[in-house]
Amino acid sequence: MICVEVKNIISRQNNILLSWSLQQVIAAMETQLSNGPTCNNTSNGPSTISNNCSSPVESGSIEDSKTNLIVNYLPQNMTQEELKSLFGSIGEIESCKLVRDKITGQSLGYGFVNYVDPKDAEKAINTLNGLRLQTKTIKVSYARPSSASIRDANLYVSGLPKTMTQKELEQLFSQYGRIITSRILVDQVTGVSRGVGFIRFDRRVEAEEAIKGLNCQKPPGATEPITVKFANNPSQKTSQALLSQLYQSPNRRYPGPLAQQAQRFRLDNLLNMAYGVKSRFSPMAIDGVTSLAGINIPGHAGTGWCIFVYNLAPDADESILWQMFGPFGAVTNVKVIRDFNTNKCKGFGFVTMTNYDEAAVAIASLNGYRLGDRVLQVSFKTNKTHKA
DNA sequence: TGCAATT
Repeated sequence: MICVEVKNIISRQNNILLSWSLQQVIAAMETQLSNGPTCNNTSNGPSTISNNCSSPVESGSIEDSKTNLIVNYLPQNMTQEELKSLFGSIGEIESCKLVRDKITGQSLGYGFVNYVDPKDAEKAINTLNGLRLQTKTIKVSYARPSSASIRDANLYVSGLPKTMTQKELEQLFSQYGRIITSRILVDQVTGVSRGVGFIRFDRRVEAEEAIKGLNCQKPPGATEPITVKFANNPSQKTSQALLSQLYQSPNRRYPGPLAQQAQRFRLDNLLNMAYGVKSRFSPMAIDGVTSLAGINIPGHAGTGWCIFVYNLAPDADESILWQMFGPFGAVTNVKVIRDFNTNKCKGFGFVTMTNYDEAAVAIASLNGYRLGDRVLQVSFKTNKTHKA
């Protein structure tokens, strides 16, 4: 009964939350339609980890691999199984590998997905490139064949004029070779350039030539010379840095935008009112309160929090669930329930999220969301065993 | 108003 109260309270909050949820989803769609990824670590992230903005291996558009994809800018805590689950929603996967640090086992934030069918690889690029997952916008592109000549071709550039754009940076470096990716880091709060950027060339020799030609040189119109050197390779971090990274609790959540934090507190208060406990978003805090023994915790399945999504269209697929819920936090599984014979969606599906607070925000934000011509109903999964 | 399980 208390569960129902929570549900109702959250539903009432929905009017307030809706505009924000629309922003989230629209943002997801926009990034999907536009260019590549952005460096989107939040300012709260540990600085050692925020370095991996520049670290992922990039890929070119060479057409020699039609099935093998490289996926960059994955959330730090995403596992290989989650990667496989996400990309498996497109088609049959031949192999899937999340690249991890050899010593610490920490994800390096990128991986490879090899499909059986080239058509699925193409579809994955079209539907998953630019997908927002937590604080990241993933990049999906064809993987270049692995070879020594494309390794260590990433340059770190500092001392750039604050007014220099990414396009101008590329213009400056393009005379030395084919640029795979470029980026200028910006202040997380003001959006102003930090005067630091990265250029990844197709081949190492091109990067070497760029260093010779541009290090300690003044770009046209600049008053100060720039520094151009090879970027740090994440797998070559000192053991000290690796250890300190391990001590930053690996499962730490990175708080999202301010709006999201505001929602967290609001929801936390709702939970306090309903349960009479201070949860601090922790499922354990709820489970651990003996006075609440016997109360069903909605949606809690041990491995995460199961969310029921109702009123999906017959042609709904897993990718839409990833797109909708991914921006709210760690999603470990999505499932569209289909009729065995027709293979059409039966109108509902499930999403499993690791953390209670993120699941609660996702529910509060997406319940009542209009998808196409349908209004979704989103809640924690209950234990219903038969139709009413 | 609808809560899976050919994993």
